Amino acid sequence: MSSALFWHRRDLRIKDNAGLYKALKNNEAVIPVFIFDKHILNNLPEDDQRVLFIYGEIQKLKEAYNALGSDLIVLYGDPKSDIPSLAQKFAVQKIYINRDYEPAALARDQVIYETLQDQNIELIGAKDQVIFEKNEITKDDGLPYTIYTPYARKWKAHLTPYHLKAYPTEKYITHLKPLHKQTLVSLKQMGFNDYNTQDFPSQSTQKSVIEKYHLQRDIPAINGTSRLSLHLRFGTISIRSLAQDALQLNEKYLNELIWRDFYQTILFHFPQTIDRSFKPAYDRIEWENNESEFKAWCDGQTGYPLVDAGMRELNATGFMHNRVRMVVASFLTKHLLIDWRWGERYFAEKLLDFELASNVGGWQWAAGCGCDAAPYFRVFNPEAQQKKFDPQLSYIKKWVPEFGTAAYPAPIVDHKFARERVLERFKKALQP
DNA sequence: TAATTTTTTAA
DNA sequence: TAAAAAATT
Repeated sequence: MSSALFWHRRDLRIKDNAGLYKALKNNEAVIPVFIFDKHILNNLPEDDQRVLFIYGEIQKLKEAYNALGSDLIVLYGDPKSDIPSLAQKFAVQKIYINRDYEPAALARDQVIYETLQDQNIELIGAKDQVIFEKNEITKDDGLPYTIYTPYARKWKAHLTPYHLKAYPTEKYITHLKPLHKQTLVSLKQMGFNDYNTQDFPSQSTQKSVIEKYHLQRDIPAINGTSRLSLHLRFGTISIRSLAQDALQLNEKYLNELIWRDFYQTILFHFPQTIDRSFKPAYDRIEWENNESEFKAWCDGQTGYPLVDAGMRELNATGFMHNRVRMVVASFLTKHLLIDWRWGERYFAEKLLDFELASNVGGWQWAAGCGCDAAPYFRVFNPEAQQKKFDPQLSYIKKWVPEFGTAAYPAPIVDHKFARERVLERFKKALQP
C-alpha cells in the first residue's frame, strides 16, 4: 500500500485541487500537510490580517479533513527541513505539491527536491494555480510572449474544456490516510494576535461578481471587483472554476484572469523583474524619492482626493479598487517621481490579495518600465480620472470626508508642473 | 485601461 | 469658432 504526503501551500482547498487529486489517485494513504513557514511569518507584523485569513482557512480545511476521518498535519517551522522529516516519519516515497512560480518558492522547492532525492523520495508537482504555465503559451518561435494582446489571443485559441475541468478529488477521497485529530498550533504560539480588524469577503459571491464585473470595474464607489482576488491568492477558490464561469458570463473578467496567467508566466521566465525593470533603460531614471512625499502618499494626504481615497481605503481595509490602484501608482511614480519599487513594497505589505507576479507586473505597467507597459508619456491626470470614474464624489466622500473643507491639504505637487517634470526626466533617462 | 496640444473640418 | 480628428508627449 503506497502512502504519500500532499503539501498544501497556496491551494487551501480540497475541491478541484490538481495536486491533491494526483496524490489521491495514485496512492492509497495520502497525508495532507500545511506548514506555517517561520521565515515568512517572522517578517510580518503581529496583526497581519493575511495570517489571520490563512489561519481561518486552515481551521476550516482541518475540519473538512477531520470530517473525512483524516487530519491536516499543521506545523510551524521550516519546510526545507520539515518536509523531509515528515517524509521519514510517515515513510512515504512520494510528496505531491502544486507548483508555485515565484523565485523564492522555486528556490525553496529546489532545495527540498534535492534533499528528498538523497532520501530516494519523489517530489511531484502539478499545475493548479493557473490555466496555462511555463511554455504552454509561446510565440511560434518558442519564446515567451511579452505582449499581452497576442498572448491572450493564443491563450483563448488553446483553451479547451479539458483545461477548465475540475479535478474530482471526491472520487478518490477514501484514499486519505485515516488519522487522529491533532491540536492546531495557535496564532499566539506563532507570535500573532487574533484580533480581526478586517472583513474577509466570502467566495460564495463568485458568479454575481463575475456577472457584474464589466459594470463595476471602473466605479471605485462600488465594492466588489476585487472580492475574489483574496480567495484566488490563497487557493480557496479554483482558477478553473473561475475561468469556466468567466468564459460563460463575462469576457472582460476572463481577460483579467488571462492577465494573471500572463504575469505569472512573465515572472517565471523573467524572475529578475521582481526588483529590476523589464526594460533596463528605465533603471536609469533619476527618482526624487522624497521620504516625506512618500509618507504623504502612504497616508492618503497628497491633496489629490482620488489618490488619497484609494490609499485610505487600502490602509483601512487591505483592498483597493483596481482603477484606483492604477491612479495611485501613476501618481507615485510620475507625479512624485518615487521609485516604483517603493510603491510595490507598500502594496505588498498592505494588500490582502497581494500576489507578487501581478503586483510587480501592475507597478511596472504603471511606471512604464514593464513588458507591454503603458508608454511613459501616458500620465494619468488624477482630477480627470476622478471626474470620469467618481463624478458624484461618492467614493471620495466615503474615504476623504474632509474634502472641500479647510482641513483638507493643498495638492502636494502641481499637476502641470509634475507632468512636465516627469516627461523631461523619463525622456532623459531613455535617451540612447 | 491617458492627457494635452495642434490641426482639420464643417457650419 | 466649436467640435472632431490627428499628432504629440
